[in-house]
Amino acid sequence: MTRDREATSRRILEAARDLFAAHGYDQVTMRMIAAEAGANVALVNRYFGTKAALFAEALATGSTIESVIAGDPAGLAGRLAHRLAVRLQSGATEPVTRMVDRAGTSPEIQAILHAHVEATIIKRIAAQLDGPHPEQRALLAATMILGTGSVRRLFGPGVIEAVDAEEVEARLKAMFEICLRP
Amino acid sequence: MTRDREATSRRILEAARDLFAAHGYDQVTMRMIAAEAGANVALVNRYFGTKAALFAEALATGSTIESVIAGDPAGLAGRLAHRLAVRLQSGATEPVTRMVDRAGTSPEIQAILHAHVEATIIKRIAAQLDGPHPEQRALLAATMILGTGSVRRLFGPGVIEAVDAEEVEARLKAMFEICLRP
DNA sequence: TTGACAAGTAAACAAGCGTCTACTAACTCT
DNA sequence: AGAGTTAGTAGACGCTTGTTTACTTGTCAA
Repeated sequence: MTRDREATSRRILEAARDLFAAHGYDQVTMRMIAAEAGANVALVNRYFGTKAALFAEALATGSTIESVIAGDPAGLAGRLAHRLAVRLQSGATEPVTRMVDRAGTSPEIQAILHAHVEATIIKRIAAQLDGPHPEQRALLAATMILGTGSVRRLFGPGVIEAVDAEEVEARLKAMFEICLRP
Repeated sequence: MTRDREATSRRILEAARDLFAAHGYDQVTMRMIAAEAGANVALVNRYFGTKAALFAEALATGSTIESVIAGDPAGLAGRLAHRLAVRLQSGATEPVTRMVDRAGTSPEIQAILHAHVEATIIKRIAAQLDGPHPEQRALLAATMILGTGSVRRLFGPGVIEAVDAEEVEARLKAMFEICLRP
């Protein structure tokens, strides 16, 4: 066994991210994470402190939703709509996004999640908007983003597979335009 | 102590509903429920079987969202928008609705939740709609309803208190009209 | 009044959890 | 080559969980 702290801690972080995304915070144990990473349980605590801290670090891994938000403000509604339509259809979704949906209900986790959503979604969308109360409108957009996650979690991927995906995307786009416009 | 099975089991059910709504499925223990109901822990299992079964029964207690959906289909978007706007402002929310938001991530609970949302939200909204794919449009409405729950859970009640609540309600109404119309 | 049934109780069960401590073994530097 | 640092390990600790078992107590019919 080669000894490489950096590689090991990275494997732990990735294992944590994937498992939290797949099964939710409460369902994942430290021992599961260690096993998935091929590491010892004690190392998880040694490198990341507590389970909640590990969750927070995994959340900070970075999400591609940020790149969807960035870009031409005029096309923001369309990009978000496309992203959500894909999420409702496709089985493969980005880990960090799923972590948010399946996060637990403990106060500590809620606080971590709150900060993450505020920083990566609300603030960044609000920064793209003109007119009064940009954060209020960004909050409505977040409602749709988080709602899509809930629906996907409950109904499973491919829930709109059988029906017209393009129509859904068009509706989502119109809804985003309403909630984002000044 | 008067011995009354019916009253005791009702107290347990109400305690479970309120605690699940307040803290989420995973954070609530059987002992907490028993204490809140002023009953013995063993009775909770005796009367309701398992924790998950108790959760399911508490969920079936009935929600006022059903009465919001029922009524004149023409005013459905407005009624839903009003309901959600109130939910984003007010501290007091109906227990069953909060149970849905704060439910756990275990497969068993997900299945219970899936059935509940499908029966009380999707089906009932779809029944009000004309045109093709009513369930697809009901699913988009459910996205907003569930999304509001997530936002409220993360950001706390009163998140839009400081800003213009009427404007938010108007936006929500327009968004619902788009996702519900044929 | 007594006996039987049901409501309620106390205590333990077995399992699982996150976390920590004491130890081993590999790598590095002089 | 040997000492010191550090990655990695094994195992236990203490606690909490949902659930069950064995027991006690109140209630009501005969």
